[in-house]
Amino acid sequence: MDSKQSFKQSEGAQLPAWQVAMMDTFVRATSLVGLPRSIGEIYGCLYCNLKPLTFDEIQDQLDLSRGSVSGGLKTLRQLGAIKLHYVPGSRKDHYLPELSMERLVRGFIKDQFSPHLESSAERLDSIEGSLAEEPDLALRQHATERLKTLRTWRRRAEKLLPLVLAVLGGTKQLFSIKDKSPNKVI
Amino acid sequence: MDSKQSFKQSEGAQLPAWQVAMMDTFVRATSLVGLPRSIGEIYGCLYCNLKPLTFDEIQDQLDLSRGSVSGGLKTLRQLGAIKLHYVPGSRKDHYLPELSMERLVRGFIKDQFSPHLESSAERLDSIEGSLAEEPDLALRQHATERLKTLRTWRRRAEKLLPLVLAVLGGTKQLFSIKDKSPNKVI
DNA sequence: CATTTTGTTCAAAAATACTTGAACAAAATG
DNA sequence: CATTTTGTTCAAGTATTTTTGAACAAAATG
Repeated sequence: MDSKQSFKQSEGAQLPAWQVAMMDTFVRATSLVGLPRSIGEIYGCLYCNLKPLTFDEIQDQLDLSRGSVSGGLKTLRQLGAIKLHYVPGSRKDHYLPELSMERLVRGFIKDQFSPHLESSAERLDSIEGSLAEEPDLALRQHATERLKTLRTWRRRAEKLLPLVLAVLGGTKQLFSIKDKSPNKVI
Repeated sequence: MDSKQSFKQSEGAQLPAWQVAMMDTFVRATSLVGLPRSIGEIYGCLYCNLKPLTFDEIQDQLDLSRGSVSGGLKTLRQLGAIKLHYVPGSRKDHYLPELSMERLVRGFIKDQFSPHLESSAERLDSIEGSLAEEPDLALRQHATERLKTLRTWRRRAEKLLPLVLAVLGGTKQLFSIKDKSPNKVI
């Protein structure tokens, strides 16, 4: 599924080895979560540089088309993974990487995960409706049971999100496990 | 085996609406995590049926090639998402879906996630090496800082896994937040 | 053994996803 | 205004992933 040659060094930019390797890290991460490599390259590029970069500087360092850079920056803005940085005296947009892991993950979840979770609740309800038309009683009961399980899974996934954000946010908190809580279970 | 030649097998089983919708749920889930739709279809098919299914029954219900069914079952076994179920008197393999969310997620993480996490540790170390060759002092210091951040992120992701499993496992436990722990932070 | 059953493998085809680049729009510049 | 700068859009091209199906292997059957 993944890991081909990660970053193709073209004749143009001649990036230092450490930057290539660091960008490779991001390319792997982005493909792991289903985003195109160009996105990882662009974010990685910003991550490695000391100063905010412009559209052109990014296109120059990586060897991407204008279209890919434009689309990539758009997606990264959408995800909240990069920030516009105003530079006096320049018309160009300058970009900085978002460095808070919590915000990065929050943006990703909000954009790529939560919508699915929400729509799935509706779809499960709709399944309940069509279930009534199943003539075979045993099968209908079985399916009802399975539907219940699906709802439990969905609820657990929902519960998970704030926890993930807390851990990845690196808050000054730790989680501890409370044993045998008498409360309603997740 | 009863073969109705007059019946084109590709026209296939008219599945009830609820089963189609339920399988759709799994297809969405699998593509969300980067697995092909055939995998979601196969698992979903097993999930909906009352009894364990054979290779042929799966191929018949879904409209997949033998190759896809074979490959899909292989991957699902590999992930621990399905179980072989012995049926006396039958030569065929019979499959049941794994119904524990914890085991499903554990299999996925172990197979698709942990390997990346482990290899990334090595790659970060290797970056540290090539970093020494950066002549620009300010840039080298900056990169060193960023590398440190990457290591923190990696460590957090690692910490996350057991937590995820605990929540998705539906253990009879709840997590509580301990404020301002004096301990070393994640 | 020859044959049938059961399932796998893998090269090629089909389907998807990604990237490119030229045409376009909008705003600043002179 | 006409021109340049800056960036976006989208149809077409390229690359990657998934599916197919025919050839193959292994084990049971008769």
